[in-house]
Amino acid sequence: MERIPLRDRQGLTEEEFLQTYDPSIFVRPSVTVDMLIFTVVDKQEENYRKLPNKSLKLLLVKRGVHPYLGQWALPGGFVTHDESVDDAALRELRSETNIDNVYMEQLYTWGEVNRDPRTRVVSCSYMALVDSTSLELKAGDDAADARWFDLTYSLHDEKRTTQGNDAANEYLVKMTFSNDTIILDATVKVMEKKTGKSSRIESDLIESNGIAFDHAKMIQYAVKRLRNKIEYTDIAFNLMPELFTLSELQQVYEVILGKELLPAAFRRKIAGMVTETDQFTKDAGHRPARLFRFNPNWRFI
Amino acid sequence: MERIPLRDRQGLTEEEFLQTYDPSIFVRPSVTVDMLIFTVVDKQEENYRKLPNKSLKLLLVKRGVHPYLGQWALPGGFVTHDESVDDAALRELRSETNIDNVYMEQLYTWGEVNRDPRTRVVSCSYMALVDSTSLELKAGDDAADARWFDLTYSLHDEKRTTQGNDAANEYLVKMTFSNDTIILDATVKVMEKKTGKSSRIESDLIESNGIAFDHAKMIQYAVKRLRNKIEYTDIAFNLMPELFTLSELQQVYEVILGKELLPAAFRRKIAGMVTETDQFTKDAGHRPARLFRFNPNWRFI
DNA sequence: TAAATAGTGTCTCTCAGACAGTATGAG
DNA sequence: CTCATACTGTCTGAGAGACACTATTTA
Repeated sequence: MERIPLRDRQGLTEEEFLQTYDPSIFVRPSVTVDMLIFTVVDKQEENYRKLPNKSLKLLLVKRGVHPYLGQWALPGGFVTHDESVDDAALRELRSETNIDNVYMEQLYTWGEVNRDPRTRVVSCSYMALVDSTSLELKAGDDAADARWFDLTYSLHDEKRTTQGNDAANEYLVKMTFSNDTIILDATVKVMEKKTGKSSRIESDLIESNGIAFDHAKMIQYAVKRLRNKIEYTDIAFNLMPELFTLSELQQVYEVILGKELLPAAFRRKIAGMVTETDQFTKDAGHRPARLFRFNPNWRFI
Repeated sequence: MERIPLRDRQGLTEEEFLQTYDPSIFVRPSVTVDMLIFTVVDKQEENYRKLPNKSLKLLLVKRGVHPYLGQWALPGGFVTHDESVDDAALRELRSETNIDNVYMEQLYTWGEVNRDPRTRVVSCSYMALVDSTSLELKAGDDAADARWFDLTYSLHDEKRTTQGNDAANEYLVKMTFSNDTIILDATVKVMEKKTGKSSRIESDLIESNGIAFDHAKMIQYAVKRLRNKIEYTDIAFNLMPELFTLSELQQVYEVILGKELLPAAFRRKIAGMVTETDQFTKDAGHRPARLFRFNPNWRFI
């Protein structure tokens, strides 16, 4: 793919920028936080009788500076000397969404040497889950160009090999990021290797169209964690409004897990996690559904 | 507890040392790795007929410099400019154990501002699991004073409170660290809070007798992770030699989980993870046990 | 033969998957 | 009445907890 080189506000190309950038002034790595801010929103259906579908959204920011000028990155920034890493993550979260009362969890710290072409950067990634109904207000109109992207995540080419006591499991994760005007995609190869007594999970960036840095790897890691954790914790409720129907809750599980669930089994499974109210949905074009709220007395083992 | 202040090689007390230390030369946090190196070893029984018991061991290093001079810390060190964070962890692991072909996993990154009295330090913790039979050789006779400690971990004062939609769960984790000559202990308070839409797990150091820095918090976190992960992955086999009996395997599970398991259920559960050999233990004073090895074709979901 | 561990058979209970069947409001 | 979704009942099979039972070696 041949491209006309992009120029930043000083009129420099990425190449020129990197030549004038002096990394030697840094003797130790810079520490940044990168935020994976997820929400689930309704996609309106054409038929008034049909329920809206849900889609999983991720917040990305368009880069206005080198490197990766014009590409989309996770919101994030440097950890300053007088704030904790958690606080830096909270600060970034607030600056992008105006909300700070949300679920936030540290995910993984990315410490490869050449992650950032400017200089050595160690990035600590965090996942935040926000309820879109209490959000809507902001995010998407910041000074920086922040936008929500529909996220799809699918596995391909799963391949398992064993040789003696060694085993390896490889697969490709293809992700797409889309909204009204933009479509991006990325492919990450995940390798779970076990050789001798050693055991390791690694991931490689195979392709990244429009996603800056190694952020596609971070996104893959986060979705995997989200998928795992939704099965045995209550994190899904951080994506729900105060009152919700069990069908809505089921849809949130489905869109995160990327598969359909059986209503009867689903209701049994989450029965202890919710409390029923005596309110119902209205004007639905079909039988109204009871509204539930999260049961704070529920506890996972 | 009143103590005579310890002095380092320059003859400075901790207080004097900190006064002469100039943190202003550091504009960004230092990044370190801290290693939690676990193994499981036999504790010999007095009765020849009885099987040896297993105990969970953790490697600690005696600090020879300020701060926390004379206390015990996790092995670790700074991440240099030209190595990845993973590589730094591997380097530390090798320098303490002479082994590098082991299971290693990143755990959590600790980023509070005042973790280290010298200056701002962000520490990335890693867990390594080593098989004691292939170890024995080294570790314990380094230049630095590295020793294995028996680790016990117990929960106390579990307390759950709910107010409206808010819920909190608090408990104390008491840990002891002991070997032939030394006994240390620490207490960590874990708080799982859910207020409004926000949800967070925090831990505080309540008491730390002989464990340096916030390392007791790291240890508590690691044991919790280990306990969780042994239930649904194959990590336990990283603590086993090539050949082992099912009773030995069960003992490793028991010492990590801190509870007894029923043999029949345990054998059913791990049946798919092992392959039987036609070898047996000998001279046991009772019925010989079949030896098994790990089945590399096993996969967890 | 006793002590001690190795290993199996089987009952019960729980829980998830599957699927058929009933319930209900809008138009 | 029909559509579309809400919600329930129940069969099945997998798997964990519990516990009694058999097997095998050495001193």
